[in-house]
Amino acid sequence: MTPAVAKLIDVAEPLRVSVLLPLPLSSFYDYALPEGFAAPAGSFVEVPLGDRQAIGVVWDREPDSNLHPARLKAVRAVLPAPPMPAALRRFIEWVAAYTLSPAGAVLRMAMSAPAALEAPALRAGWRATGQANARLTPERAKVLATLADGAAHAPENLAASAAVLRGMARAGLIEPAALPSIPRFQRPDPDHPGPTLSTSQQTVTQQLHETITNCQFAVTLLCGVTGSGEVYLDAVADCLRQGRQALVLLPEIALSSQWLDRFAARFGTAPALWHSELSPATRRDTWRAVAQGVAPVLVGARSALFLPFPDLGLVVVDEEHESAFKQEDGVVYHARDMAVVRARMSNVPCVLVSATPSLETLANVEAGRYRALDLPTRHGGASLPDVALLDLRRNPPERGRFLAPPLITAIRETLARGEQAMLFLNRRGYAPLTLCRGCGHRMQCPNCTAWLVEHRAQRRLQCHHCGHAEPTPPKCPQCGAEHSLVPIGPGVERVQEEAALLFPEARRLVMASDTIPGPAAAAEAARRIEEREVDLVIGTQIVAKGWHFPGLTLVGVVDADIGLSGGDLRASERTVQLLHQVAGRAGRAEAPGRVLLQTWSPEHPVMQALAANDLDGFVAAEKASRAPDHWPPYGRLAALIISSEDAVAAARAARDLGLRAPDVAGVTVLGPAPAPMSMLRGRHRHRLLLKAERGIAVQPLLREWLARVSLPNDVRVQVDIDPVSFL
DNA sequence: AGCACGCCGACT
DNA sequence: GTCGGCGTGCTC
Repeated sequence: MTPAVAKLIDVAEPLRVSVLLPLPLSSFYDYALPEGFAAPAGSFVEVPLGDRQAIGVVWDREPDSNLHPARLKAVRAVLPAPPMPAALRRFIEWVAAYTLSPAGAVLRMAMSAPAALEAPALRAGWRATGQANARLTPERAKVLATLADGAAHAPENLAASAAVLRGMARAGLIEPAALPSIPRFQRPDPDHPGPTLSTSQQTVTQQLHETITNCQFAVTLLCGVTGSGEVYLDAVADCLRQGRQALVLLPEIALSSQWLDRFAARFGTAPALWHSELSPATRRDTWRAVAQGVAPVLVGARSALFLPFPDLGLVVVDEEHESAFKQEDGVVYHARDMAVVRARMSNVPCVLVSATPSLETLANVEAGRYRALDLPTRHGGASLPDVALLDLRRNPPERGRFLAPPLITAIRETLARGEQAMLFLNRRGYAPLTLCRGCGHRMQCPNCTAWLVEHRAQRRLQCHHCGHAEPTPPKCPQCGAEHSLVPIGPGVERVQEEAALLFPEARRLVMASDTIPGPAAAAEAARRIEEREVDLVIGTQIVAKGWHFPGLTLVGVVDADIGLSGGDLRASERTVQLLHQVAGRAGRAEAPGRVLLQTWSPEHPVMQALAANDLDGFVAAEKASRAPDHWPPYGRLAALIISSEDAVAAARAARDLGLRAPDVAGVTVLGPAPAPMSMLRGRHRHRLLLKAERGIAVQPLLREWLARVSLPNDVRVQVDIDPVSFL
């Protein structure tokens, strides 16, 4: 082919664009861009896909020139939405590569409000044309008088019937005009008079201020007792003064009513919210507001990382140690780590906040990658609560009861003083296990390796992993004996029952995810506690969140040892973080707080660290135990979860993968082994764990490994980089 | 992810 | 003889 001919073909060939579709496809599809279409990188486009239409994003990459032009379909439309910012496109690529997910699967998380891409519905109004050569009735004159300002007015403000207005339009007196949309998101005022900061808060605020105004990528760990909120809200204010957008991630936005109150007190208005329970209309409006840069502050759950901020200026992750930031299904990622990447892609500062930072974050501080700012004193001048261990071996509860005598006494005294108390047990329902006294049969989930949990209020047994529920059987399904099924162990419902017997006069409130179904219920529960309509709170981990209950002076932890069993890498770390956070609920105002931890092993390092309030010592010990064998954060982990409805197929696939595991210096592969939860949602599961020394990139190893093994398609392999859960 | 096309059981 | 089960494979 001569250059001249090639040139001719070149000219004849339509312009191609590479489009990423929000499907679990790792490749990009090319489309012809019809003449007259402008579709810069990031544009949302409607394209034909098979026999249907799909919406995708124009990507800034070279189209594949070897695709035959005849197979090329044409872009149907460029949607009237702001193009996806380059920083978000780079972030999507990065997350896909890091998590070994198809780029399209990651894009899908960034396109969770498809309605926002359509042209906004115009609010219809009327405007004067300026012509007056038609008959003027008094009605018409009144309308024209209102429209004399030349602006568009809504029909309901024109004091005339629809028929009159239509007639005027026909006569050429008025014409339809779009009304400006009602702004839904008010601008938080950075200079709104907020609470006064303590001296130490001011010092830290000043240090943070320098980082924010420098406005470059840098990660700061804000480390202090709960209440460091005021300090980072000041960083948000700095970001607002620069006219840029701030993103704040919270682990559980549904439980953050008090956080939102604090935000409103500081800035005079509420922030934009983002979580999975937004109504479709709010979701659409919020997405649009973010994309147009008119939502200056967005507070959201982990999925907010994928919103199209055009001018991001700051990323904050509150309670950065929380495992709720880990997304376990679909694209498996840790929102705290991805938040850091998001900030890096936009070259803006990132602030991680926690009273009990993760070892990962502390290791990054130690390595000099993150800067740490400490808030040494407790907010509001209150002293730290006094944490005491209650040895259950010396002070056993009565048979069939779960509160030890010293705890009962402490609650009684607290209530007698007119103060509030809280009982914490990280277990929903009435009893975690139902057992037949006759034959020993245990009620188990048919789909999962898990006991069914009795929920007595609903007279049901429930699986907390797959949603299976069945009525509590009247007799043992195994041996048929009647009245032989007995509840084993406590859940919050059972503790509430015991509390009702012990403290019948106390007004009690159970807080668990099944009694607090949403933000409204959480706010109402918080209000009732704050306003002293409740004396005794009994709750699961949702009570551990950053609540501020000034009248609460005693916290009793019913079973501090939960979570320490199982031999999980982070069992100790998680327990310390959770119990420290629960302890922080006690004595937040003037009255000193007291915390009693019921434990069967008071000598355990976790209990000792909590009792002595020696978190630094605990962290040092954890580090010493993890570092030598390169466990995270002193090495990298990746888990492969092999699952199938067919038990044999799953086991065989796991074995095949194990046989072809990478053999590389500094890399160990553990397993395959049946997963601790060997059946989940009806799928049989096996695990492999790849452990690599720091500095080894695990993704290429995993890609090669998975490519070496072909698996039957009823077997699924899920890759979990930096796993948090070992189930 | 959809949505087709494919080949084997109980019905108007 | 059809309607329809969901396995497998493709979408520029």
